[in-house]
Amino acid sequence: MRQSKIFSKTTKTMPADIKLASHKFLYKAGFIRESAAGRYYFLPIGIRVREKIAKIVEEEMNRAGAIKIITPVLHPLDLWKETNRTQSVGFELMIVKDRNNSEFALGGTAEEMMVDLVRKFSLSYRDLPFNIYQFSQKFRDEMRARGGLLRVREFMMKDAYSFHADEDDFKKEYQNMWEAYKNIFNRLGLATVVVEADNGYIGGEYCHEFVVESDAGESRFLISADGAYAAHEDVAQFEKKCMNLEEKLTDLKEVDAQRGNTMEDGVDFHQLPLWQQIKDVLFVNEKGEFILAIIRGDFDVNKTKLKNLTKSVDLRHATDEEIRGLGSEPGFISPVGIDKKVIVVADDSLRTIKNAYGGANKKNKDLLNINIDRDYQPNLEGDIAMAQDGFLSEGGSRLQESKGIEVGNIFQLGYHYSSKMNAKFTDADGKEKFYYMGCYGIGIDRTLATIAEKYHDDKGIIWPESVAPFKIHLIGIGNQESGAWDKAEELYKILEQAGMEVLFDDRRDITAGEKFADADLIGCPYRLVVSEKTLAKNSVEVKKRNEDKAELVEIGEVIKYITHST
RNA sequence: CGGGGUGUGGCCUAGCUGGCUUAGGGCGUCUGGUUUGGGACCAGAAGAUCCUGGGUUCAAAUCCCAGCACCCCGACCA
Repeated sequence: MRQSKIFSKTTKTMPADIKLASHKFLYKAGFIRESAAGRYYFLPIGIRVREKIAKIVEEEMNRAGAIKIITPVLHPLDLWKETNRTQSVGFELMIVKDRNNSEFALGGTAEEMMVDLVRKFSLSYRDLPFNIYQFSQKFRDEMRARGGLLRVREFMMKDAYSFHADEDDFKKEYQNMWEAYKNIFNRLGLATVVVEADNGYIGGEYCHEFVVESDAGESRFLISADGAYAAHEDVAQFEKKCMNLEEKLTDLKEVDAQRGNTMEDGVDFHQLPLWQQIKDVLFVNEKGEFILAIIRGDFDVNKTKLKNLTKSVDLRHATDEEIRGLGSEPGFISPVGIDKKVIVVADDSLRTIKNAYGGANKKNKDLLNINIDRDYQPNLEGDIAMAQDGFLSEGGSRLQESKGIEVGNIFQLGYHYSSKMNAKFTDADGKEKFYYMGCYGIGIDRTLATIAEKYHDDKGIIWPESVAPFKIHLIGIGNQESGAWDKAEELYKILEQAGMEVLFDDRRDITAGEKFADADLIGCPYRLVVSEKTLAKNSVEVKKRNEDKAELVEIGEVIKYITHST
């Protein structure tokens, strides 16, 4: 392709609010332009990269046995009502009406559509399993778009949905997709960490995220030093050591406590360890019920775990007024003697301590020697603790906190959708059963940005060859008399005929420096320069984008040289 | 949605204690010329509802109100 004919151009300046390297270079090099917040145009070189990524994903999905289809962008809203997701999805559904006033959701994920499609057929166990997938533009009215292509409101996603007769069969596919994803990201040049994560609004019981470590990412996860365990902070588990279980239970005692409202104030006042204090956090769920989360003082409450344990859709912190309304006091909340309508949820860490201390539901009064079962009885008990950097994993290895970009994930859905949508197949025993399902997504645009985030220097992007917009950036410099133009034209034709993807900078009124700067910015793997200098030796300068050295290669040998060095 | 901030040619911005603005500069664009190994130079030109609407005033880019858009921080995700 001729650079003089390409629509879009590089720029030296950029909007002041661009922060991330990927965003900056994708903008400056002319891969993308923003339309409205979180909605992007893909320009000629941008769409080339996106299509290459999509092609790799498609090849690997096909190789894994999945089958490509396409669903409409507009999803009948009734389907979303069947699964009760018109309210509960994490992103705002965008709804449009047609001329008959029928409502449709702009597709943000396609579980309902796929299940609806499948239930239109009378399938039996003989037809199972299968995995159907699509590439489509997804619409999510995110509360806040950010980071260029990292978090947008409209994006290309590959989403796959598998249907099985039972859980065992599903597990094979889950593993199969896991492997396929590993292959995909390897081919894209991305090293991924597979972390356990929360299913969120998608539903189901477990899932794994494929995360590329990066400071630009929004996913916080913990990984054990031995690499055996990796989990998103929402679900990460860790070892809660027993602290003082050998102690004898002593009598509950109320004491005056002229202290501030923080945990540290409690430690300072009583001169007791932080871990022996009980941390009390009062939440309100979507039904207006009060949920008191209690946990060992040296741990924090994990809202996601709490949500899952209490089966809440939404949790918010209670206000000071609400706390007082329950007859308690901010900073002095206690499970002991709390209003009966409060659901008390205890972290299992409270089983690792005895004779704990904490508030007494009265201002400046504390309780000493609080013991579970004896002094208070939680309504629910389980793991609601947030793992932190430095904690030990269950295997005894130290956990490290890390940040990354979630480029894909795989979900167990189980019967979540099939049961709600009454989607059944006929099993070998002649009985109708619900499909057991899984789903698997990859954000193509986010993956593109992630590659740019990982592969760049201070001059521009350094695309891995598998996704580069062009393999070769051919540059002609010099004046007409030098003969460089003619030679560059000639070489361009030769390379194209050899089937190479070439971006030919044929612009004649641009200085050499600008062409080099553009080549670095766009980031094709090979840069070829034809100039008076190289012509004197009947050769071409070849430089790899990821190396500093340039070599002179005889013109006749160029194709061989590039093919061999790949 | 809560908190904070910003809106001036395509981009970066000056002006913002009201009048000196016919809104200034740099980048980019166009024309002519000189240049061609790291965003070159000279000369000229075009390009602006100063976010929108209302108000205050003799006078508003500038002050006030409302709306909209965008950005940053939080809750959400591919």
